[in-house]
Amino acid sequence: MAADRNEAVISLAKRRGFVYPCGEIYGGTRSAWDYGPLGIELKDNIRREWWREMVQSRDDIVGLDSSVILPSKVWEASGHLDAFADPLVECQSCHKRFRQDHLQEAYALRKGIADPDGVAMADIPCPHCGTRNAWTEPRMFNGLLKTYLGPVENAEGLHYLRPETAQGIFINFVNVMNSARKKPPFGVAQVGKSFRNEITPGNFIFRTREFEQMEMEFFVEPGTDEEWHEYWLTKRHEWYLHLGLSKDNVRFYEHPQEKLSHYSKRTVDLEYRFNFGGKEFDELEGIANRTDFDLKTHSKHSGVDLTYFDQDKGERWTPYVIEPAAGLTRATLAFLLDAYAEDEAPNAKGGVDKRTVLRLDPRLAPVNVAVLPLSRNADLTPKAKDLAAELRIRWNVEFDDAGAIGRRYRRQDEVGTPFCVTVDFDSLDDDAVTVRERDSMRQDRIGIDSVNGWLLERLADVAGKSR
RNA sequence: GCGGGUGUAGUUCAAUGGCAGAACAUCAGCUUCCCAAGCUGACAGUGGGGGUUCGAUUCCCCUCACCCGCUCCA
Repeated sequence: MAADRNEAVISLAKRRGFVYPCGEIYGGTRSAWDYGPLGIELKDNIRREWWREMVQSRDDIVGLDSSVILPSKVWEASGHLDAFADPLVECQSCHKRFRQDHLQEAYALRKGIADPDGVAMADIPCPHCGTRNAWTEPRMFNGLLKTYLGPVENAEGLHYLRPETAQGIFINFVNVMNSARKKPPFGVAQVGKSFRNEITPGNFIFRTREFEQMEMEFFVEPGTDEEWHEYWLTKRHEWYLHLGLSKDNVRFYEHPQEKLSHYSKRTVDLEYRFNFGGKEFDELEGIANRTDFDLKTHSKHSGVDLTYFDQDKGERWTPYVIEPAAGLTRATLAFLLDAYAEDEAPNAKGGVDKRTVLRLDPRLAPVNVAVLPLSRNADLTPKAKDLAAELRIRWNVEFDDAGAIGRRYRRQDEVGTPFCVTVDFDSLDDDAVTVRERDSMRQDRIGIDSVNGWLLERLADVAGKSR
């Protein structure tokens, strides 16, 4: 059932212009997807809601847009050049893959050997099938995407595309703190593309090599970090629920201590019930306590002081960082999946039809309102077009006069348009129109001049209810 | 990257070693049309390359992509 839902949504995504396979006319590119006219609207709405929540509605967080390509030294300092480059070996008998250093460490530990690096691979049996001497030569898998700046492809030109947006924030820590006149606790937020050479991309837009992140680094005084971590866990959880993800489909996942990233003291994920394959939940957002790792390492590598001078205490300290790191593209998928529903709705013949509907929060819906003349007509069409033009000043409007009115309602339901306005023959005389709501299918008759105000009220209702 | 599966109009599915069909969707037209109505018409496909064959969408090889498993972690 869940797999059916996923397939239905992927099919809908392409059919209605949310997401297309990248480079389709040339056979496609592995795990790369393009966002169509409705997809970009949805994604952008999610981005805007995040930015509003994290930046514009607060006085302790500011925004930043740093470069995708940063000096290579940044990635040396951050540890990504080491952490993202793993030597992998494969057992030629059972075709399982392992990290060479993990195998050596485990073996050294069992045998009481002091130096894991000295362990010969030939001595280690495959943990999966027990075969010895079936290892391939180790190959380096570097998770960073390379590119060369300048006309010559040489070592000096070698640069990396960022695997996370966070580092752009850390290296601008002092710039932002001084120019925005902020002091801890304060945060810096950034939305943008990141790139990882994933070994196993896939699951539609869930894991792609090029993806979009919404990250915020919140700088706090050491000792208050655990409290702030809890604060952001709650905050971020609520955000998803307020924007419509159903409570049952979102959960927390605490990372076991031994599996934490190289920079993290504690990480808790927000997971969504994506239902890929046999796995129910997958990561939506990671909320990490990065400690003072990043500022300290950049300070050490650059030689620049990245501490904060605390006037009250008369001392310098390096802030701890709480990082809610969300995947924008993942959120887009989660909201799509969660909104998808198949209803039963009455049809014109007195029977019941299946209705496909995206119950997207009106703030996220790609189209705010559809304007529909009851039929194509020399009088109705211009009147409806005028109304559409007027509403476009504030709203994202779709005008549709093709086909029967019921069909057009269903078309809008399928892409999550929350409101439809129908201009009919009576409108020509009384200047009133029918407004129709997606979820309730309720219809009301209101004056054509009050449509804009009516929409504002409905949106305010939604925003109010979710707070 | 490795193993398994899949690949036919926009979508969901048929069929065949000998002219590739349907439904839905889309577009145009008719219809004073309020929840996928009807009628008429149109657009549109065997992922790409090579081989076997008189002839390949069908059989074989390669490649590309998707799905499912392995290390990932937004």
